[in-house]
Amino acid sequence: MKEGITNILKKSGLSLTDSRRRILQLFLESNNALAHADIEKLSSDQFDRVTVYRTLQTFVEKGIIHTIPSADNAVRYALCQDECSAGHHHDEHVHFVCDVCGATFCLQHTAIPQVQLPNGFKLRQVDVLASGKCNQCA
Amino acid sequence: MKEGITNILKKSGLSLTDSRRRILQLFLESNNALAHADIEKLSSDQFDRVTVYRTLQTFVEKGIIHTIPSADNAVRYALCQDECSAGHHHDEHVHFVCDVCGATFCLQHTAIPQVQLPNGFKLRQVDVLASGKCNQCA
DNA sequence: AAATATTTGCAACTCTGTTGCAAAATACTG
DNA sequence: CAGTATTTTGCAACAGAGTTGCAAATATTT
Repeated sequence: MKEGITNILKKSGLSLTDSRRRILQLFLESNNALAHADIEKLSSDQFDRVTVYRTLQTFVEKGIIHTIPSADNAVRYALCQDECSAGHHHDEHVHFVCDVCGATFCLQHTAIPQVQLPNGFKLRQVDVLASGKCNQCA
Repeated sequence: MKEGITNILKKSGLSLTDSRRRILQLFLESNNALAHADIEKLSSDQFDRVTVYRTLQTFVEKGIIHTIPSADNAVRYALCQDECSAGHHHDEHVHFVCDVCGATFCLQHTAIPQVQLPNGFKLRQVDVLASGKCNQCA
């Protein structure tokens, strides 16, 4: 796992720092999306708020993680798939938010449905945000 | 139009106040979604920030407007369709955000596609968030 | 190992949204 | 339509999220 972390950071041309290693590790260990607050808690306030913000920003820019649109206006982040690269995200999978526990999952194997737009509109991206109860809470 | 505004407020059991009339009017006049900041600007800071927040909250509770999930973490509001009522929203249409001008539209006549969830997940709601260029900006 | 470049932590700030409370506006009652 | 009860507003103060500038610390390069 340690190798994986270092590899990912190097591949993106990022220098290896404690905070980047730790925060990336948290994403690799977690099977659902993380919000800024989760990361601060999980790293036991080991890093400054600002550092966490900047690290997340950097990861998004480099295509390591992506933000998940949400109905409750809380930004969550999740690991990108392999096809993502700096400045080029390809995360058109379905996101699922559990109403009970709040956990957010990327449903990789759920197809994004076709969307038909009115005349004159040009489609770039479709995000699907499903909510309900997850398999733990149902 | 004045009648319409009064009617909507009365139908929802709300008392008729200047701010509610004005803010509801802004929604009726606008053909796209409005964020809190838009409303403050459009009403030329006629009302206190707090009043705008509370009015929007009230409108959402009463089923007059609904919030639109967004990728950029800015809450936007739009008028609900007739089928909505207090505590019971039915706004499962496609929302479209223009990358250029930021305008957000409710695409009423675009069907919400089916989403297939993994075993054990229970679906309650599906939001579809499309982005690209609107007919003005394309 | 020294020099250079990058990243971190701190302080201070902005922006968004919330809460308690007194004053003002609205609705209700006779 | 005047008087009372209820609701809503505006203010002040606060809490939280996110950003920026800058000096100190850490990582990378040679």
